[in-house]
Amino acid sequence: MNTNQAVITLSCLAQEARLKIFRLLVQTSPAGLAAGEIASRLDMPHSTLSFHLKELSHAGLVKSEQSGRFVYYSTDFSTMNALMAFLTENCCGGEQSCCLPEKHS
Amino acid sequence: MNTNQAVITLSCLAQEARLKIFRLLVQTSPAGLAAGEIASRLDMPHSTLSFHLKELSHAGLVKSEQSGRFVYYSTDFSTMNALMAFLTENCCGGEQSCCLPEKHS
DNA sequence: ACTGTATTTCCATATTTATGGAAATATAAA
DNA sequence: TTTATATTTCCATAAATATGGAAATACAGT
Repeated sequence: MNTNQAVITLSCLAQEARLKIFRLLVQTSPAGLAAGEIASRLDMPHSTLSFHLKELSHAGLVKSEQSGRFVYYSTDFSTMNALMAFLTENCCGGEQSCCLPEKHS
Repeated sequence: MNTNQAVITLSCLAQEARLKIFRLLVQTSPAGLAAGEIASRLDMPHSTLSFHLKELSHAGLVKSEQSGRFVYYSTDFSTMNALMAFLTENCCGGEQSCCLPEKHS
């Protein structure tokens, strides 16, 4: 992951429709959902959904697999994990303590 | 964190200049840097930097503290951590295994 | 008060991007 | 081949956002 890739990945998620699609796929992973199922769950026109799925695929955030007439989409976690690592890289000069989430008891 | 907040936070980071500023502050946290030091390290005009710092502050990604004529900026990790949690919320239906980064030996 | 340094605001221009209906394409079943 | 269902592409319109020089503001030291 480098700056340009990270900007592409973040831009892709920084959009209400795409963020909802991504989170829905995160929650239904690793199985994924067919495009039409995503459209009906999110009440989104097919053309709009298709546009956003293409963006998400291009950014490497989701992957697709055709099965008959259906195209199943699911999360590609490697990109998401690489992004998170990039954002906190060399946190606190490598000390890695100030940037960790606080533990909840 | 909700969808709208996440979109604001992600939009803020999805910009080359702001991403560089944020990462620089991550790496120099928790001390932070004065605005002018950020500008010179990233070779960025002051007006441009100021615009982006305002965006980052508004999104809660950085915090600032005035000290004499200097304004020190540093990362606000709570927002970053909330964003990461939101993105992987209910991952894999709560199973939380498919979405973790792979361990490196 | 005056000078020097630090930071922010103003502003006009240029660029990028989301939307959804209709048509096109792809696959499966009758 | 005909019909039905799934998904994608096309396209014109509308909206949001980054840039950086010049001026304004804020603060400290003399």
